[in-house]
Amino acid sequence: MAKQMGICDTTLFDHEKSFKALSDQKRLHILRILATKGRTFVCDLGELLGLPQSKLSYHLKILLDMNFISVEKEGKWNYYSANSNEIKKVLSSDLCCLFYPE
Amino acid sequence: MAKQMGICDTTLFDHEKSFKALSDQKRLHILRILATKGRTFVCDLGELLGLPQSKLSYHLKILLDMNFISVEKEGKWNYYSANSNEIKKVLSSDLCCLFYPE
DNA sequence: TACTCACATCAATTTTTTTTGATTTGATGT
DNA sequence: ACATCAAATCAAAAAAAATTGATGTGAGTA
Repeated sequence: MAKQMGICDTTLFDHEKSFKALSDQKRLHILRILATKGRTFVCDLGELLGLPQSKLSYHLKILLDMNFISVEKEGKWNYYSANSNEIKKVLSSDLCCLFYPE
Repeated sequence: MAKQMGICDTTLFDHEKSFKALSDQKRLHILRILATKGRTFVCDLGELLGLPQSKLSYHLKILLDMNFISVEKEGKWNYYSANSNEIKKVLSSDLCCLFYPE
């Protein structure tokens, strides 16, 4: 059931998805931690945020799908980092302070 | 039932709201039309978008609340325009092409 | 093999957002 | 006052997203 859309609307749909990924405090917080601390072990992330495992997984997946973050798997551990390039494509430089407070 | 939040989280909450306002194709389309055409009469907007009155009203309110657009009332007609300053505060310059295609 | 640990995924529920159609408000004209 | 049009608002329904707790998977380890 593809919605009717022209060329422009296709890109609007993509942007809708980007903004949706960003429209949640927990996910913004995740991005900020990753941008600030760099490569981070998932469990550390969970503790910092006070999120249970399955909830964290859910939100990480949303950010992953939009390519705002990436994973590296080492053995049974996962390390996440922010894709600052992708983030910068979307956000104004002013909003960078959101991810690099101080 | 205020959620527990520190100073930083308050601003994250504000940004969550901004991004939420932007995370919808129809609203992005509204912004694009307003940014491209300038001050626009609501009914014209409705026709361009193919949105019924009450749905349009709903989405305009969300953009208004976040200050991405503003209204001027003249008699019984309403004219809307984009607040490009507010938009630029949030979006990267790359994303401006989203609102000024061509 | 069997037992953990780290993590993803799933299904059921709850919460939030959006849509719909009807009603209300407010300005204008008769 | 009454009718009309522009537009906001409301309440109910539908749709989408988030939460929860349980289960599954896959890598290490005993």
